[in-house]
Amino acid sequence: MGDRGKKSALFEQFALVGKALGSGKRLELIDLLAQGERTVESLADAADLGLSTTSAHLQTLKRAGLVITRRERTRIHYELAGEDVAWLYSLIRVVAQAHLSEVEQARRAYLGIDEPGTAGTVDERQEMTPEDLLVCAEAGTVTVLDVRPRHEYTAGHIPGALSIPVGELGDRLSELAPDREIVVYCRGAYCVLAYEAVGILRQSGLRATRLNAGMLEWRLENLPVSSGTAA
Amino acid sequence: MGDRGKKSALFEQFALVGKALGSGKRLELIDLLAQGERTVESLADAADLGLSTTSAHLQTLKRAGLVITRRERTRIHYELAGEDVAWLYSLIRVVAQAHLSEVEQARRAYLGIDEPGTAGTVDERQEMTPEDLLVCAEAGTVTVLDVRPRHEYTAGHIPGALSIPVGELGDRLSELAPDREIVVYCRGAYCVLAYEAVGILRQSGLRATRLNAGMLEWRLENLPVSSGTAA
DNA sequence: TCGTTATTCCACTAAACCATGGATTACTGG
DNA sequence: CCAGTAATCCATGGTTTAGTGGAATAACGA
Repeated sequence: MGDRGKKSALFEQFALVGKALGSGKRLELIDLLAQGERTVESLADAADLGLSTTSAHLQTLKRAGLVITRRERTRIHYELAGEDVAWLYSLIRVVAQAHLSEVEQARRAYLGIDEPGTAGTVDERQEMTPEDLLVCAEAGTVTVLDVRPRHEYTAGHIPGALSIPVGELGDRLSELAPDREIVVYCRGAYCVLAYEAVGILRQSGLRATRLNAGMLEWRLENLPVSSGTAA
Repeated sequence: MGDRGKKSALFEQFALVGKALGSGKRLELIDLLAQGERTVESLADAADLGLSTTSAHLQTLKRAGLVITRRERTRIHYELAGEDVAWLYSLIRVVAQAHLSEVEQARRAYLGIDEPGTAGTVDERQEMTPEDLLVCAEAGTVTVLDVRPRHEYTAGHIPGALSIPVGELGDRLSELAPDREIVVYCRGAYCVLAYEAVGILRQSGLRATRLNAGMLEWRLENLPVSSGTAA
């Protein structure tokens, strides 16, 4: 094997990581794992995939070194292999957004932005930044609301945030102080949950704003994170 | 199309970028493009690929938004779409290196590190960092040597560096002051050229060190870059 | 207008990949 | 040791991708 062959072998190794990132479904799995570890079945459910398919995708990610596993009783928990993987995932989205106009279209379509006649459409220019939030939280003038599924909240959330998964939000409006501004966040830049939640809250006459970042971005910025069920 | 379909559509867009990075040959092309723009034929030559194949790969990169094209007379010049693409490329290598042990093996095999009995094997612990170099260059105590092909040097190099492509190095040793330390650099962390050059120089009794970074890393650190033929 | 040159497009083959369902393995708890 | 559960492995069929050589374009220069 000459130089050429050795060079190809090296680059083929790098390509293994690229290949792992080259499937929408696998990226969805990474997106979920960025919120915290999960079992295979739970991932299959959340990503709307068959069990065998999910397992196969996870194997691919594992061979690429992007995830690691941990056994607990009968279940196997998958987890991102490190913060660098989250950075990589984040960067791929940034690059796609920057250079592919179709991404912006797909984003708007998915998040329900600018759909004519939809009450509760969100004006993105009015969103709050993490810096703003840290100031407000200091002053205690806002309620911070985490609308992700319970276990993702438990795995890590913004200190002081209240946990109400979107599905339960309609029934639990009474838990929110009606006079306070509510700042809602979810998984990340391309997650629907906060958009949905802001829609519901505004239709109920509450003042709600979306945080311009989700747990993914929050963590990557090294901002403070609490875990466990204590608010 | 429901939410699910829209979500898949969005992630499939992100995956387009991943797919583009999922081929060793395409990564080699990106590696070359990170040194500056090039024509299709020149890329085909350098990457040891057929012309049609190269063109097809470049189309894939273009559809993913990673490269842009510029026409000049009869040639088409390809170029990375932005610095974010170089970052993405760099990060994929960092992640692969961090989590896949096979990468280290392939790297050593390709760069010829630790091969028993090879004279001129490089000790990586003795390499110079960019910070070191900036200090030495200030003091004028070292010769900085760029061993990449001429046109890559022209497209951008470390200020004050001398250009001698590895192929010509054996014949041009006389141009180097024999009493000065020579610091050699090339494309980046996984490029052979500097390793080869250090070997040649040491065998000729000169004091040579490899710079612990190539043009790729140098640029990403926003360190100063000169272009054109003036040294 | 007519070659020339650089690149892309096309048709085709071989290989790799994705999803799926059923069989198999690995561990747990009685 | 046996039953039960969670995950992986395997065989399959349908789709996409990589490489190749030859035809088609597009811009230039006489």
